[in-house]
Amino acid sequence: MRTSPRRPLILKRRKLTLPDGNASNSPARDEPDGESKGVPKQEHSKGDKPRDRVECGTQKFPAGIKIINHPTMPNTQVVIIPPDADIQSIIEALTAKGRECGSNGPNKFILISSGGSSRPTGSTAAQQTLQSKAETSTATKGARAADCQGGEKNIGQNPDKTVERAVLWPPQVNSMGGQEQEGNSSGEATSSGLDNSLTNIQWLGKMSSDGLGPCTVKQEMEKENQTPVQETIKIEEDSIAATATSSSLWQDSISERPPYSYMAMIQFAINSTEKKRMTLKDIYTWIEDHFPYFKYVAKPGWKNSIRHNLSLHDMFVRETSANGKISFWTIHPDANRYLTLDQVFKVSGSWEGKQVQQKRHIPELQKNTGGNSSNKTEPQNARRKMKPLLPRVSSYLVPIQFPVSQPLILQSSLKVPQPMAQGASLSGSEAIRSSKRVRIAPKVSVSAKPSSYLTTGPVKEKSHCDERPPPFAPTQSVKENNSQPGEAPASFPAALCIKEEKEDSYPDKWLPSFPPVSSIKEEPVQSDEETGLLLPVPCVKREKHFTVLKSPPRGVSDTVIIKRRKMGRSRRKQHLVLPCSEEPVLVLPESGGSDSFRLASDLPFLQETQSLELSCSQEEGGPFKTPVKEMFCKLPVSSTPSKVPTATPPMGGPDSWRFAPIAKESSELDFSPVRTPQVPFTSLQENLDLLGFNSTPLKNSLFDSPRQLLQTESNDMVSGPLTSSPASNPESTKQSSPELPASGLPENQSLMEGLVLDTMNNSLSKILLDISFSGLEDDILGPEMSWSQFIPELR
DNA sequence: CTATGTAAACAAC
DNA sequence: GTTGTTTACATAG
Repeated sequence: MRTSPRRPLILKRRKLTLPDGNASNSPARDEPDGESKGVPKQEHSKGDKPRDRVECGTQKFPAGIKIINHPTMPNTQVVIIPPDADIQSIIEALTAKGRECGSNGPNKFILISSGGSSRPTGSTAAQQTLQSKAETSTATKGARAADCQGGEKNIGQNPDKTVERAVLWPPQVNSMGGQEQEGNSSGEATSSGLDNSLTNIQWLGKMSSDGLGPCTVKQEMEKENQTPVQETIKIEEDSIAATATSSSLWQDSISERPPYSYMAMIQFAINSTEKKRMTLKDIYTWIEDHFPYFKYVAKPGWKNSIRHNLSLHDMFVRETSANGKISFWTIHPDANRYLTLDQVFKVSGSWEGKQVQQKRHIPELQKNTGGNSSNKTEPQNARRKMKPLLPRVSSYLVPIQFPVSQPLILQSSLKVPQPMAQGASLSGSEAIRSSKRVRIAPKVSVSAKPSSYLTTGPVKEKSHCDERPPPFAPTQSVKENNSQPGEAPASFPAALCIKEEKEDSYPDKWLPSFPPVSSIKEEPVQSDEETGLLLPVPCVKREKHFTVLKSPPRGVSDTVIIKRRKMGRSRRKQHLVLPCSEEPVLVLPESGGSDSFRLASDLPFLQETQSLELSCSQEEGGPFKTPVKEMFCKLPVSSTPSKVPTATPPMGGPDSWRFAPIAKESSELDFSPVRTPQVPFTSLQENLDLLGFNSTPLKNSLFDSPRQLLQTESNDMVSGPLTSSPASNPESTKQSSPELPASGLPENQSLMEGLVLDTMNNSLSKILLDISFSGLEDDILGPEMSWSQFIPELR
């Protein structure tokens, strides 16, 4: 009900989840009863009818067998059988029962072994559906299923038919492959035939393990509403047996909502392409292919959510092809951590999460999935294949130093100086984030990922520093408007804009989220050292402040970037980025002059204070939600004009990160899982030593306020590391140094120090302990992960 | 309060 | 119908 002008009509949309549990009963669910008026959901009605038959169910079967009505599927019952039961006899009994009940009764049964976990292991777990009706061969059905929606959700269509499809479990799961398919092929790949019914499976699994909780039902129901499911799934044992493992994975993947936020998945998708850009449709396809849940189980509304996320988060930048006909979504280089599914997914099929993830997801999952927390319980540990990107536990987050040879460094946040690896990622933001926390980075080789992009110049700036590449990512040039690589580079450092404290002034925070982000990341395996890098940035704030602008991506020549601006309160707004004529101005060209801006921004340190505001001030300045935003802001600035012309200014928003959030966030970290640590920066070499872990959580604890942390860290950074980096860049150094003072950090410094110590003492010790306990490790990293993966030395 | 998810209204195509 | 943007609301933490 809200009166917003815009949407007057809608009274309530909420869907309520119906609690009810029993399948049998509540068919209804119509949501809102309350106001139902508006929403008619169609079909439910049917729900009632069938449900009754329940009665037919349960009785008369061999001992140990439980029969319950399928929560969402009419005429279908779930038969839970003991492992040792004689399936054959049970089938016969069911068949007979079906006949008895006649048309009204259940005509499909899903058999599940009570013994097993949800995953079918071998024959025992087999699930079968029987139909009283004549069934077509499963194979046929399978084919049919495939046909059905061309790959899309099957949903709706045949409602009542009790069509069955046989699903082969392990469909080929393309998803696992990790490759992206671009193309819209939509269909084939996944067409394997799963349907919604998958959902069913899910709950079945739960039931089996849990004992039939009604709970799951809800979910089902909801979905059901939308899409009537009719099919039952049949699994064939054989196939199951053969591919038990994969099947189980597959199953999970389908039935369970991936522990990643839409934002993360979008990033996975986009980063899976070479160009790091994708059309909306391709994003949908990629997600469906890699996360079958969305293809078969999720409501259609997930696509709306994807679009919503793309528009909402500044990190996603829309570029238009030259002709203007095609829109590609890209990730703002500064914000892009280059996270890919591979990083979180284990080859075997298991997911690795090296990273950490956001906690949120988890919750999400829960909800979505079933809403039942109960569900979670069971499977989680054991089975999950997907890992969340970030561990929740704070302790873990804390950076640790490993035995590794390297020393640890505190990072400051700033990305600034740090150059991130050039190559890689850019991620200024990350850097930033990371900066906040101390990290110890392992040094890893820098290999950095190759960012292909980079190309240009931004990096250059770095030239000074060789190593340090530009903090931000030059990597992608994609967007940049400016072209000048050369110069840009110089400026680019500038890129960073900082927002400065002003932020305070600024109302919004930009990215609050970001900051957090920064923190941790660990990297995944690969490359990233970046995290390690850290720059010693001076102050934390700065970090926040400055946003990095990333070099403007220029990217494709043709493409136009569109940016959004945020408006006041909306979560975010966008504006297109124009070529930015306006703003851009400053940025590049001037790098020198602009320095003030940029540099300032870049180097937040000193300058920030001063300059910042300017730039940012933004008018609107709306706060961005996403980290990206910051970037954006900067972008314009630094790089090119493109986007942000004016917008840049707005950047002010940036603040958000800076402060508080940090602390808080830090714990969480970046939410965006995405952020990978990419850090490949070579620049780091110096830093190499460090590891990249960040920790977020601890910090928090350590510091009262995030800010303190930041400051402190930054200070540290400054003092310490900085030097190194600075070396390369005079400017940076300068900045840094000044900054310290400026920032008023003195305190901070002390804080920093304190921090450090704490970290060392407390955090490290904790961490070490954790490591020692494998169990924890699993929790954190996941079964398949090992700290050693991250840290070779541990081995 | 924040981040996320979801649903929807709307505007352009 | 698709794509994008923006509101509004819900919910977990």
